[in-house]
Amino acid sequence: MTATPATCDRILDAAERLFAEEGFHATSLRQITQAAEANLAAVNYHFGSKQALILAVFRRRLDALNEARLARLDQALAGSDQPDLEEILEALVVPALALTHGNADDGHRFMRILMRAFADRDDHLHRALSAEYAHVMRRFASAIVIALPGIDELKLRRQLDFIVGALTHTMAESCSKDARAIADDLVQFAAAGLRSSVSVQKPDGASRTLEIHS
Amino acid sequence: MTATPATCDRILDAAERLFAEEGFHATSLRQITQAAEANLAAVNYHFGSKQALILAVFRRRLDALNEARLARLDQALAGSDQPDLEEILEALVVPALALTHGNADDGHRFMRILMRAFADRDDHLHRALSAEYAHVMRRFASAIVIALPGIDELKLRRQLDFIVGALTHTMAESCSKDARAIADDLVQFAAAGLRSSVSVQKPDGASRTLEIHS
DNA sequence: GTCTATACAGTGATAGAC
DNA sequence: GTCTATCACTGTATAGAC
Repeated sequence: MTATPATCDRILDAAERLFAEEGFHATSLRQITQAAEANLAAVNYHFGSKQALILAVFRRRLDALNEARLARLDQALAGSDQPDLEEILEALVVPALALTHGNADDGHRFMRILMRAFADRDDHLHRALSAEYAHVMRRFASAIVIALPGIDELKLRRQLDFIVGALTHTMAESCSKDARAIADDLVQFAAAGLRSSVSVQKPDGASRTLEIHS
Repeated sequence: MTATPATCDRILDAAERLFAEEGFHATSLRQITQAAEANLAAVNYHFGSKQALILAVFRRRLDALNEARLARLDQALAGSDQPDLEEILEALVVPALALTHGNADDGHRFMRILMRAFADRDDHLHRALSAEYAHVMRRFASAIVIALPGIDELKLRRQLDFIVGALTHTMAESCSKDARAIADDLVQFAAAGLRSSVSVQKPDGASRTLEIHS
């Protein structure tokens, strides 16, 4: 018999869907409990607070993600004393992107959650700001094309996103006060990443440097 | 005569300070207007809404940041047909990190704002989650040390932050559905960045490969 | 234990007087 | 421009029904 899920799970499901559609801050507990056909007080009974409910929604997905990551990491480390760097990085990256950019039903919904949670830093502030300063990024993209002629422009756009993400994350999380050293590291890291895509993917064999990873 | 600033500016200053200390969501308009010695309705009169006030606080700082970036970019592009990639990236990165990790009075306060705004994705959710899954990142750090023996561990920690930032940002912002291509690009980008720090900075000359960027 | 009804203090926003 | 008064709504807490 497939009875309706328990109240606790109905709340989690409704919360996940509404958070993804509207954002955390914009979704009220009354909306959630109404969609879950539960009483308002049930969420505080089962989870303790709205914040704890948000955490529970995340935990349900992140547990699975990190299990998948570690399983793939074990596979990359198994059998060899000298594991492959690319395989290690794939274990970190692929399960995450499959979750957010994949087509599976649950995954797709969770992608929108994560998108809201991490992009929607206070409602639509981030979207408004990045649109407002998009011209700055366009200027940098043009400059990099000059510095690295022949770079694939779609790939460059992605890589600029990588760099901006690394920079933003570092600005937000890093506790170190040593801005100079961090900046040096990030510049070196980003430059190597950008150069690697030029040397690896140029189809006309002018100066292929595939032996770069000897 | 240095009269007290206009109401509009007093609100901006108070909001910036309180947002930085408490976060957006946790700071009420009543706190702000009280600290600014203004009336509650003044914020809606001058800015229209709480969201618009947040945006105004950001714009005041980001305008200066992006001006500094573009000025430095122009400098990097001037005088040569073939600008230096590192100088371009420094123009993007250094002014931002100077603002958030520097010691200037205003900058330090703004650093805390940005930190709250971008890290404090819904109160302390992000802190709780990253603590909960910190062991996963530790496992990956260990794996990378095996794959890249001799890598500096402080630098590796920073670079892992770069990768996580790039990944998070991409999960949140990227609209492309092509998870496989994005993952490939990120893996290649990150691997090149990591390898560059090993080959460039090893002090014992065993296998210096500085000619890697020939 | 699970769930409900209800009450409460505090929020952002707004209309209208001064 | 500024202020007071008020509104609908929020998350949370509690007392009690099943």
